[in-house]
Amino acid sequence: MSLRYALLGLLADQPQSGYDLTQRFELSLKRYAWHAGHSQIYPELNKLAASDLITVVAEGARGRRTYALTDAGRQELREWLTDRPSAQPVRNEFVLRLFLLSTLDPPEALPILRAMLLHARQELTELRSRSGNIDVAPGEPMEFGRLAAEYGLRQYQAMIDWAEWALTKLGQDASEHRHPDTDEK
Amino acid sequence: MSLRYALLGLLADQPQSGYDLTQRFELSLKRYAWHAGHSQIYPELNKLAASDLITVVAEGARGRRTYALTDAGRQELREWLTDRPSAQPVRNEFVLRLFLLSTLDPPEALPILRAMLLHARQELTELRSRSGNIDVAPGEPMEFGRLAAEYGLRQYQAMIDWAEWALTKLGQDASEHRHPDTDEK
DNA sequence: CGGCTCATGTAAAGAGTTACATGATTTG
DNA sequence: CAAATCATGTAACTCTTTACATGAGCCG
Repeated sequence: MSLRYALLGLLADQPQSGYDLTQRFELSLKRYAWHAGHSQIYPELNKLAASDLITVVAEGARGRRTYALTDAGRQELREWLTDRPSAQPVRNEFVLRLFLLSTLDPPEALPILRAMLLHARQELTELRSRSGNIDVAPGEPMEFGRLAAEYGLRQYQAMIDWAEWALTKLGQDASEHRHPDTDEK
Repeated sequence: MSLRYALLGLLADQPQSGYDLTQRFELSLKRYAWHAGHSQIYPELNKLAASDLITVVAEGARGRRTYALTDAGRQELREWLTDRPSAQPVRNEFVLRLFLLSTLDPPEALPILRAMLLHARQELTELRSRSGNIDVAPGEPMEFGRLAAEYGLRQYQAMIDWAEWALTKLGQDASEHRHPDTDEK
């Protein structure tokens, strides 16, 4: 059910085509919030249009259709955002792997942890460069888009801090006797 | 595909029945890593047993079957943990709602943010009380289970910090002229 | 005009949810 | 002995992924 609202929400920002929406999932949303491929998006857009929650506002080259939210669609989205409990189950394969790392011996687990740390650093750098643009001039009303971006940054930062902490902890255990941990900065 | 490895991983910790496994998802895993209900778990256990990745090590009252990892199962799990890229798409309805909050006006969004903050504080408290037990005596080898718990704590803490920051920011915007924000501690 | 990107679609298979179903054991 | 919990299962439906499919416009 979430895809439906993800699409309404993205269209609330600005009118877009299925192709545009597919890219927004691919380039940012899928890293921290939700993911869907085009084969799921196009049929869902057609359903939403059939229910008059969105409507075609422009047609372009190559059959491109630009959709916009209708009032009914905006209302539907509003209700979903307000009428919902906070706790929903999470599905995050990365965290699952983290959790299951405990089943390996430290010598096997350490390189995996290091790879995770490197990856998190890259993601953070990329997120930062993308959200740097969205900066808010002092005095201007706070934009929510900025809030979500900040959330993403903080999550990745927490992950990095954790991974560094974990490597130190494990490094102590695993190499009480070995050369100091090779630190890939 | 992840469920399969989640089950192998949980069984690597200790032999358990489908019923036990269902509870471990329900009580902890689903909040931050993965979720599955019994109707998904039982058939998957039967498949894993058919492939000799797990095996029944005890039968108890009411048809209870306790499964344990086989060597092949442990190998399969090891491969999954080591041979995998770090970036997998995330599906988190909570974060999606966060992201879409930007489509509401601040007066509508503020109460939702406050509810999210309260919820995160509750979750953190509960996580803390559960993981407090798993404390490591100084000098003892670091346990990975402790690492995963620490990760959960840090993620929730980051969320709380963010929500407090966001409320302050929005409070400033929304009530440049109103009484100071009611702070629910 | 050849290769790339844009742009949309469908079909089949796999994963996940919800509802239905059943019965044994324990506990008060 | 009644109610709660333990324990497992299946069926129908929905959601998601992967693969197949097609063609228009743009750029060099």
